[in-house]
Amino acid sequence: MAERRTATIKDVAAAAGVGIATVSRVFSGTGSVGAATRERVLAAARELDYRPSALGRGLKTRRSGGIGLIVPDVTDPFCAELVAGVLACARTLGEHVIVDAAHGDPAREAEILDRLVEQRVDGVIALPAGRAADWRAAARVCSSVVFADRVLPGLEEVPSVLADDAGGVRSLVEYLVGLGHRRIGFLGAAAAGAAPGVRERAFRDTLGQLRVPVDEDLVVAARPARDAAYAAAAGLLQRRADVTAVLAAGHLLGEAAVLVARELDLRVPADVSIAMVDDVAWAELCDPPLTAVARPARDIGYRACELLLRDRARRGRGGPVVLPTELVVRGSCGALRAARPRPGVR
Amino acid sequence: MAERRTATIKDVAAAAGVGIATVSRVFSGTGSVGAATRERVLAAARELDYRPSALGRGLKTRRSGGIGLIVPDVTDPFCAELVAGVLACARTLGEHVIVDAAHGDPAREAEILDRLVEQRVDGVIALPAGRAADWRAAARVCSSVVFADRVLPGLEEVPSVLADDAGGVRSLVEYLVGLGHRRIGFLGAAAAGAAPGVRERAFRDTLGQLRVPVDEDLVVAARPARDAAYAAAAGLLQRRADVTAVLAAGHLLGEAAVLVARELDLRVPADVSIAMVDDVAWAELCDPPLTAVARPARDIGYRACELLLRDRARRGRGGPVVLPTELVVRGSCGALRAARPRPGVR
DNA sequence: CTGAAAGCGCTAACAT
DNA sequence: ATGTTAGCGCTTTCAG
Repeated sequence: MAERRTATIKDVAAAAGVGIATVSRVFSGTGSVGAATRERVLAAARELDYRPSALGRGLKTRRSGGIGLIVPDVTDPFCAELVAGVLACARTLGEHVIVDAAHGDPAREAEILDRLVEQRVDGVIALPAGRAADWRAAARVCSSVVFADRVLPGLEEVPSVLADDAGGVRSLVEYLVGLGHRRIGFLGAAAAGAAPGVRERAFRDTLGQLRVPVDEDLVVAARPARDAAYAAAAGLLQRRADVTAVLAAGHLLGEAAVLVARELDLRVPADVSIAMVDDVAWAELCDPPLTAVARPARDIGYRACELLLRDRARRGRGGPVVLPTELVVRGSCGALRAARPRPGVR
Repeated sequence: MAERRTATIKDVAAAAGVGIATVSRVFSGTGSVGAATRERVLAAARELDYRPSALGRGLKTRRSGGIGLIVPDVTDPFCAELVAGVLACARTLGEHVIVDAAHGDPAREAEILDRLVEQRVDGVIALPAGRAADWRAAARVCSSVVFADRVLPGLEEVPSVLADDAGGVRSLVEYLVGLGHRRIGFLGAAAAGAAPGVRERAFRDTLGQLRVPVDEDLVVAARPARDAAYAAAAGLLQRRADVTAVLAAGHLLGEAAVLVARELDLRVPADVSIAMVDDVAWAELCDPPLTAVARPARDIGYRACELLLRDRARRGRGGPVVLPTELVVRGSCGALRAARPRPGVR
């Protein structure tokens, strides 16, 4: 069991008494080899613990056989689900996935992208956070890019797979208004450069269509971080004791709303109704279970990967692929019957 | 802006009027080059959008510059956190990470591992699910392996980073018993091949030390899946109306316990106390917030990566690295005062 | 400090 | 069906 360096195609060829091309044929499936020879090669390979090197092959074929995936944060439930979708698809297509998190930092995103280019990935999927310029530059060098979940303004030419966020928010607003709510607080995300305000816009638009006036004081935006979300929710709920419902445009915001409501001793949904975008696991666990709009994170990832690897041709034509959302009604929203002042009745 | 193939080191050399070795030196930081020449090279490179190819370099250096990470499921909050830790560390060490999910399937795990070897990763980190044999074989070919969060029986020689699960469970049991509980249900994970029963053993042991008899009927095991967990929890709680507390040995089990308790109209903690291992995000969101043992998932990932890449030397000596857990007391466990029958009082 | 040349492990013509 | 050969893009002696 000597410490010898890993066997190469040459070693196998020698051991099997054939040319290296034959070994290559056996392992790459190309061309044809006699059954007997193949067996001999396979045996020799097994004996030597031979593994074809993707580096050698990649150098020749100019493809690494892997793709890159850039998300803001792998611990975010939505992102994680999306990653799972990409992994699932990549697997069926025989590619591996280099994953990295940019944490909303454009510089970091650019670095990661750079690295992926160096690795000669066959393509990259991203939930972009950053500068359009970086992506435009990358698009020139890199094989191909697909955006998932969000797009960058000014980069409409990059193919993308999105959830129907506007539709989701609309259904939420309609539901809430249908329940009788008029003073609905909106907790949105401060433009992290991305998808700036499609949800907020949908909120305003739907309210308008329903002839419910928009109270500017009730729509607030927070950076996508726990503390910021909490601060925003607390600010809203404390400042305006008259809001009867809160629409959180993301699970972090929803979490904040739930926490703040509890802190303020507001009963849900008796005192305030809460609904959010993103049907994450805990929505069903909290009490009462939270009404939410489910966005197909996994499918988004899967489709994005498919688009990147399989439908190269069809790609990018006809605008972004938009996947439907689904309203999941649970117990966190109540009908507004009479006007009741907030003073805690316990 | 013609569609020309990506520039190589040769193109840059030509454009800069130098030898390719010089270009290499500039980009790999090796050797020394005159300031003027360096500038010329850099300029030419910029002009040509040159990116060194990791494939070419890797072939030469026999290192891909990346590591592999195999987890059971990227959407699991614990795994996700661990992945984040690995990414963080890998980043500081300048390596990228190929991530894949084995979903507890040994065959799939073996495939992934195989692929990673082909990619010539500089090492792999895994939450192993599979056959010790596969890993033993891999260890022979692959540069190096570090196990995280769990180990494989019979593979003690593989370095590993673990959480002090036994200690965590012990503190949970002590806490519960201290509260007066005697009939404590234990929801454990059925050996998925991995870490078989350290938690269950800790449960029994601690109970023993505390002179509380272990009721075999109260310790149940479930496969690590939502439905199985739910079934196990439901079975336990329905079969034994006299359990006063449930100790869930994982967040999936904890989730199941919460759901079942609600379904059965059991008040927490009045009718039954619930505590679990893994302090995931929703623990704080459910009502009442769940008491849990926090395991340092992110640190485990970070340390594992460090061990793999940095401490190659020191590695594997002195057994696994064990990181402490922390009991986070919230509101889901109550003191047992008097014996009260379960019949729902509402 | 810099260039020329020899591969790293593999694939793909091109021969045979 | 199988062997020979020429690189893929890069690092690395070895000279100069």
